[in-house]
Amino acid sequence: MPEREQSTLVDRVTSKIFEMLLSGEIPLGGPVNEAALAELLSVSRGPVREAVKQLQGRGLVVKEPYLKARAVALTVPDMVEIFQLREAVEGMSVRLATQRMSDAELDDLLAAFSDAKQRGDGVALDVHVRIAEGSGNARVRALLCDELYYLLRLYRARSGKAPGRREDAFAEHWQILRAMKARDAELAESLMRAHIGRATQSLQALLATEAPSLGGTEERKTG
Amino acid sequence: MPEREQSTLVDRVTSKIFEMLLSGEIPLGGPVNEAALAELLSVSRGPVREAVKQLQGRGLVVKEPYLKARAVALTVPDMVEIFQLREAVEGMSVRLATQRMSDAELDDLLAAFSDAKQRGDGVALDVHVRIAEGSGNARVRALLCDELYYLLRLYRARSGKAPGRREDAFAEHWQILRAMKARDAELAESLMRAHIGRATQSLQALLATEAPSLGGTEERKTG
DNA sequence: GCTCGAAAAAGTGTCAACACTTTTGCCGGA
DNA sequence: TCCGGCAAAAGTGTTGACACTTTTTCGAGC
Repeated sequence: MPEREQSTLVDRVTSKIFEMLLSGEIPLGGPVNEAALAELLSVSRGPVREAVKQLQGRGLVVKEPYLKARAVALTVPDMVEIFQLREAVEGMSVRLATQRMSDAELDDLLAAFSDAKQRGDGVALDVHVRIAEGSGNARVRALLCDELYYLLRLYRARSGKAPGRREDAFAEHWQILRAMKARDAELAESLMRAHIGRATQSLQALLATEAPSLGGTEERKTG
Repeated sequence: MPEREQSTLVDRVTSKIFEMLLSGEIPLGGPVNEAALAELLSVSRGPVREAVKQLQGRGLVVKEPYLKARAVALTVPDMVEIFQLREAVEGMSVRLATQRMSDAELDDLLAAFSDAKQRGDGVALDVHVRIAEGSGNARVRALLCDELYYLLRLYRARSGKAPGRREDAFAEHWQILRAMKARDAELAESLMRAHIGRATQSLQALLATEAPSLGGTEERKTG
């Protein structure tokens, strides 16, 4: 055990399993075996059990009593549900942030966004994170940052990025930030909901054209 | 433990601890001692540990590594945060339900509401639950029913009910249901948000008049 | 050859003991 | 009397073994 960044074993195990989900080492929809993970990570089954339970709480793992736990399938319909929820919550997030962030905080956010834009950096999620933090509502922030964004990252890591609306997203973010700067909470909320609503629609379009299930979800024997 | 055997011990322990929170046996903001609970419930510490972790996931318990776990404080500002989140999510919930529930389901809901209204029954939450179920969005339903409503029940059980707006709430629910029946999703969402927004405002009014902390949150030795 | 059922295997659920961390309380020194 | 540090106590974190449930496998009967 070289480093002790996170204080407790469970946290490290949780992070490790999440990385395994991101990387595909555990396939989407595939089984999550406590004993195997315990041996792989050289820990007992207890911490693994708690880590899995925690991931279950975050919606990354589903399980029923005595049945094998499985990684979330993350089908396109799942993502549509997540985006509908995001639309509502992020709308409220930006509304509150518009009312509660100080001018200094807003300027800082604007500046960071401009920099990132010029570097061509992929900061989409970071803008959303900072708005959530600026909302002053810990539950909204936790829901977005600690739950939904994990699922988003997982989906993006697995499905070859979102539909490539990279430049559109920049423009939309810029509009939202301007509305915040103008202290127009209604407008900021509308813009945010439209922003996410568009992503939802492209997901639903995908759903119409593509096969219903997303790659790599087969059950796979390890032996 | 008179009734039901839920399949696994952890579930029973979780329910039991939740009841203890509702009843006040564990005071709000008070310590949640694994060993003591284990002995009280005649189980080992393992299941208690997992149950606490689950409640932590639901936001009913907060804990940091190696520090005593504590029941959520549920101050008025906490409830304001929860209501702001509810405003957003229930708005989306009723919007989706208006689009997706069948005529038969809507009629059934209307009828059940009329009956309950005549019985003078306190069915406020039930209406919200059925709308969430009708939204067809499992994540929205889970967030509202499995997380936020638990906190609401806990708050109501502890703070001498919500401000007595019983009749107002009936009228507002009726309006919402009518909008749903008319398939006016925009209107239904607006009404729902206003409905919850009013509750938020009375909470904030409470916050202005009352002492900042809510009764019974003292640390208390059990000996 | 196919089906049904029992035994074995795999995997999850539970337990009691041990290790580590934090807190509490006591004692000596200034 | 007050402060700092050491030691005991309390409480959480971790472990390996055992119990229960589900799934798979294999063989008998049809």
